[in-house]
Formats: sequence, C-alpha cells, structure tokens
Amino acid sequence: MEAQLKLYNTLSRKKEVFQALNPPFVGLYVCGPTVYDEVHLGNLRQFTSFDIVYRYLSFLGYKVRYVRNITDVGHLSDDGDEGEDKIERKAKANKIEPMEIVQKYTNSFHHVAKLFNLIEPSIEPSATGHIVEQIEMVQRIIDNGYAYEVNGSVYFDVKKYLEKHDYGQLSGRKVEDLLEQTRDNLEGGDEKRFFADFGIWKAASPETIMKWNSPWGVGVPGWHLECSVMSTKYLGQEFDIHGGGMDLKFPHHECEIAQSVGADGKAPVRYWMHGNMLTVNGDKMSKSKGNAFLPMELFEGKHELLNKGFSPMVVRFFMLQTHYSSTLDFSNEALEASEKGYARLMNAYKLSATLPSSKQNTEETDKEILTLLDKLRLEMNDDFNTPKTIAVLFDLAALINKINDKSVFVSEAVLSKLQADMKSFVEDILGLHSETKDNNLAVDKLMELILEIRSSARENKDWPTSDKIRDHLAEAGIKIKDSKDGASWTMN
RNA sequence: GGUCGGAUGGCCGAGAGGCUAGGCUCAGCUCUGCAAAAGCUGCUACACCGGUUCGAAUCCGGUUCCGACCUCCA
Repeated sequence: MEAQLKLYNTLSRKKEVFQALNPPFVGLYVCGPTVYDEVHLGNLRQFTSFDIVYRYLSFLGYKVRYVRNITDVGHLSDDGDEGEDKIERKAKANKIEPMEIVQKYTNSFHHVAKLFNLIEPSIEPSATGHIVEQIEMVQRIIDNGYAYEVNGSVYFDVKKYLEKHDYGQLSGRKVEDLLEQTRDNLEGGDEKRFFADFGIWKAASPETIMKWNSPWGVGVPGWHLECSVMSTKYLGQEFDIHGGGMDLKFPHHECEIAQSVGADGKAPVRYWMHGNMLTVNGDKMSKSKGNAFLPMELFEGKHELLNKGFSPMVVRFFMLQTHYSSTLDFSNEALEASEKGYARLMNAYKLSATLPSSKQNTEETDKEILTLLDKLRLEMNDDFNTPKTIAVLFDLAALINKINDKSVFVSEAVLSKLQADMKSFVEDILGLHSETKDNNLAVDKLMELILEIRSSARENKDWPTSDKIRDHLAEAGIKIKDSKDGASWTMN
C-alpha cells in the first residue's frame, strides 16, 4: 500500500495514483438527483460515497470545488429520446407547475441530505438555470460538425464523431456493435440518422409547459447536456473527478464525453468514479418488485420489509461498511448488526476523549496505536476503503476500552494523537456523529443527583430502589452503565 | 445476444499467490447483588470442475448462478 491516494478510474479500469490537475485545487462533479420524486435510497448511497471522496480530499489538504447538480428539466421518463419529461409528467398529473414539483423534491432532498450529514456541495447548479449555456454548447457542437438539426431538434452525430474519436471507451462498448445496430434502425423513419445518435436539444410540443426559445425553435435541452455544460462552466473544460452511479456509465457519461469533445475538443474528465447499486434481501431494489423503500421510510421503519426504523447515522455507517464499488444489500439483520457495531464504535470514540495517560508501561500500546493510526490513512488512500478503515477503528476501539479499563497504558503524546485522529476519521472523514440528544446543564445536574441517590442505595444494598431507578430511566431512553468507578449514563 | 462486474464462514462484508480482516450472532469465562457495559477465549470460510505453482480464496481455462447497462423478442 502506498502513502499516496489511489483511486479506481473507470476509464482505465485500474487503480491510479491521484494527481490533481491544478493542486491544491480539485474539481469534483457528481450527478445529482432528478427532482421529480423523493430521493431514492440508491441515490443517497452514491451521494454518500462521493461525500466521503470530498471529505477525504479535504482532509488531505486539497481545496475541493464540489459541484452536484439538480436535474429539473430534460430527463425523460422512458429511456431513449422519446417519452415525456419526468417532472412535467408529474406536474400534469397533480395539476401544478413543474417548478412546484422541482421545489418540493429539492427541499425534501436537502432535508434528507442534512439528516445523512452530507456536506453541501460548493455549487448546486440546476439545468433550468443554465439554458443559455446549454444552447451555446449545442451551437458549438453544430459548428464543429458533430450535430445536425431535424424539425427543431438537434442530435449528436455519433457516426461523425467516430471518424475521429472513440465512442464507448468508458463503458467498454465496441464501435462495431453499435454499427451493427445501424442497418436495422436506419429504416425506422426516425429523425435520427443513426441509432446511437442522441438528442441534445428537443423540439417542444405546444402542450409542453417548460420550454425555451432557441436558434432551432422552441424546445428543451437533452438530459445528457446539462452535466457537460455545468461541469465545464464551473470546473473548466478539463477537471479532476466525475462521479455517479454505475447505471449512468452508459449512455449518460459516455454522451458527456462525446459532447465535451464535440464542443471543445477535450476529454473533460481525468478520473471517472462509479458507485455500485443497491439490493434488498439479495434482489435488485426496484419499484416494480415492491422492495424499494425511501430514506425516510427506512429512518422511521415504515415499510413492510422493515422490522424497525434505523437512524440516519446507523444507515450511513452501514453503507460505509461496504466499499462504494460493491453492491450493497439491505436486510433487517445486516442493519441490526450495524446498529450494534455503530453504538460500540461511537461509545469507544466518546470514551477516547476522557482516557487517562500514563508515564510508564506505555511502549507497547503506544506502538500499537501509532501503527493503527497510520493504517487508517493507508486504507483511505486505497481507493477510499471505508470498510477497512472502519475495521481499523474497531481495533482502536478495543484498545481504547482496554486503556479505559486500565489493563494497558498509553503515553500522553500518543493519546493526544489518538484523540485527534479519532475525531478526524470518525467525524470529519466518515461523517459520523453522535446521535444522542444534546444534553443541557439541568439534565446533567439532575442525573448527577439521581445517580448519587442510586449509589447510596446500592451501598445499603437497597436493590429495589437501585433497580427501580435504572429501569425507569431505561424507559425514558436513559441507559445506566455501572463500572468499578461508579455509574455513567447515556441518552438516545 | 453483447459489454462489464460479482459468487467468501450462521448473517453482513474486506482482502486479492504464503501472513488472524472487521462487525453482528452463538457458546464459555472475568467483572457484577442482578442486568447492562467492558474485557478474554472459542467458532478458519472463500460457487463448481480442471490447470499453473513448492504453495491459490487470490493467477489461467471452462461450467453454473446473480447483478448493472445495452439489445432483441413478446
């Protein structure tokens, strides 16, 4: 393992050492949600994966400009270039403005993002806010000969593009395969000249609500275009990292590359990162299978597949126990296991702040801790390996507990490094925070008093009183832990 | 049908030629009035069939199954 950050680049299908284009700056673009409905749990996982990327790059000292868009127009309900705009369809069904739909689900997305402790992007641009730029990009593509207009729509000319460039290198698609489809599809009478061509500007029908004037008539931008436009505008023609779900590799990301090359002659992205999908009890999560639940349903336990609710931080922790590039399976059992593990880890984390240091017998433990702290960095450097990082944190948790039990000892210098790193990795990098309610002074005083009464009851072996206090507090969500040094308490 | 990825212990999940991943569960023990918490100990797995190698969960070939995207058919 290296001391340098390595990440898996979909483009080369290899782990590569990360080298920023213009250090210390890093440009990070992530495909955001289409706000026609509540954010999907699978979406949330992608955002969490890239939240980690953002957090870790920042930890390493990079100044990251993180752009995550909001798709509020142009994403069609059926794959391909036919079909209706997802947002517009929903708006018509509810007899409200498309922008009301956009606002509603944008708000709801932000709410969930906050619960999930996702860091807000530096810029969150929307497609409708960049119509002018999209029209300009379409024009540049036409000017360069890579697009043609038919009946007010503009299509990207893949065949033309293939003469000089590679189309399909990101997703591993072969040009010949695409060409083979051509013969059948050319007969179709489609506006497109070639099966693989894709719309970058679509003529709008009179009924369409959201539409704009353009040199080619009234229309709407194609879905793939917005990401090219907004990443170029805010991160430049070439930037560092572009992320998104696996399912976006083709055609979405492939089209982005073609558009940027077509418009500006440059491949836009140095490192492409793709997160994997979600399954439920081993099945693909999908609405048609009835096994898709929403983030809020998961938090509240309001779904028939869920035995109970799981707090946002538990779900976040659960997600991070799987590498972003692997499929992640949701099940009650797995979630419950994570819930317990999470509590244990956070407990140790809290404990780490109050550990005693020692002046002797610290050598072995010091060394062990230092090794583990180094390992935290090595694991994160290895393509953001959060599961391994968490495994190391558990090793540290075991040591923290031992130090607390005074079975091993740590020097002051190593202890303060341990405390600093625990904070960095648990809170800043993994983005986990304690979910216990903020205590106020009155509650603290109250608990101090109650525990004092209980303690004297216990000295008198008045077990009924002692247990009554413990049980009643437990009902109120306050847990008492007895130890040799007296009792402590936690509240959820 | 095409492209890509995957199959790991009771469950979840890392790893990727020799070295205990980790979490949860379960059992036993220590501590304890009881419980909880914490600690200790135990539970040795890599879909199947071949091959390469001193040595393979890890490499190669094949088989089966699963997933994503694309396509075809209906």
